[in-house]
Amino acid sequence: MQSRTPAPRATGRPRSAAADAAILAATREALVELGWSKLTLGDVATRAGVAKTTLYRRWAGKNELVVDAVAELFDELRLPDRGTLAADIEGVVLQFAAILARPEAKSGLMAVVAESIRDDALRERIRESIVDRQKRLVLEGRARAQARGELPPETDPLEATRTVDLIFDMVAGAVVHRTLVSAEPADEEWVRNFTQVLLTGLAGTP
Amino acid sequence: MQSRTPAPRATGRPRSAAADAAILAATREALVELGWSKLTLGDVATRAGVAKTTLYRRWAGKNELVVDAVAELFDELRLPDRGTLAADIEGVVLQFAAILARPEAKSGLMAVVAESIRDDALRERIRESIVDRQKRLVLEGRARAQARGELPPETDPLEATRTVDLIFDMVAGAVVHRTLVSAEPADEEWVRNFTQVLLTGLAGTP
DNA sequence: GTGGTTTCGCTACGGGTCGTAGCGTAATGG
DNA sequence: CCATTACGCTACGACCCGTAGCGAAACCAC
Repeated sequence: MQSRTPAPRATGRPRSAAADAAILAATREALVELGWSKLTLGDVATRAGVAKTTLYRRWAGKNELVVDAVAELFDELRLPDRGTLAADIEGVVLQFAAILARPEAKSGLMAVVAESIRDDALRERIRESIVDRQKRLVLEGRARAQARGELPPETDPLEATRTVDLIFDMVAGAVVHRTLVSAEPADEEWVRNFTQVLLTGLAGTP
Repeated sequence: MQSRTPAPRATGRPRSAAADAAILAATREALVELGWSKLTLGDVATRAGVAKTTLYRRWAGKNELVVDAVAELFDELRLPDRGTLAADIEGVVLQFAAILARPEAKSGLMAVVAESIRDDALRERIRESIVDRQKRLVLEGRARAQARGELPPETDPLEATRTVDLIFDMVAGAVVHRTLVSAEPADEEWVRNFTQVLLTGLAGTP
């Protein structure tokens, strides 16, 4: 999760792993207290008990630092096996919503995504450390549902990945929009309604 | 669309309406060339041909200015009547995607939404000038579909608004996620697939 | 006209953050 | 012991922020 793994030299003083953890924790703390725009690298360094120069030796800037700090939050996502596709979806969406409800996730995620629009390297970093890592949940849930007979088996493998991408955009997009734009909680009731529309469609049986 | 309508005095020199338009246009221009993070109010003022102080007399800061500059982009959204609910959805989603594909919308929208997380007044401004103004499209499309018999008529009015909010989060969220996070175009093929899932569900008849 | 009021352009300023350079010191391996 | 790298600290120029102060311009009421 470090900023760069610059071919760790066999010689010289090694980088402090504790400093890395302290910096990332301090970054999340600062995100909670100050938010993205008022977060300064000097402040993070002070909170972490390291020098500002140490911070710059490991991360290129604010963007990369916050991506790493936020990415750790999403690693706890799991796909519980609850027996049905609907229950599986509801479970993982509720977890996702719970993470997004945390202020450090809110403040950081949208900001770095916004920055990534004009920074290809940053977008790739976000994709590697956050997005693609969670797309596995969609793949796994889909495979389970197909094994249960709840979803038709995939015919064209290319169309399968396209469908997975579509579902991911729909799920993640809806939860993010609900939480960050509409600014209302994605609670159990909302997730239940969302899951039903996702599975049976707008005209689905109520 | 001005920053504030401070009870326009009957006396004194009136504010230049041309300056407002020039400032908002310059803001969009700067968003395209520089992006959100490198956009400075001094630069916008220079581009618009006004003094920096004039800009500060009308907008409280970068956030409010960009909200107004971006909001104008979404006013051209229309809901065409194409005969079926699916066609109506595809039409309006394609328009929304086209606006979001413009660099000034990309760069600005996500950034101000991110800022709004810790700024209630800013979030309310976004809601008034962007979100709620487009939610009418969902209402209108839903009413049309019910008149056609494509959707069941709403029973509980409270549940009706809840459904509208859910649909709006799903549609807007999916398109935004596709465009800004996945960074891939929401083209006709994607919109077709999205609309089908939205209408008939994941297990829907192909 | 004349006077009162508000906006405008311009300049200047203190304050804060950025990102880097330089230096001496600490920690590792050969 | 020595080479190498990381670390803490200080200092620095550069940039942007947001505001204050000024004289000039534009409008209205009289």
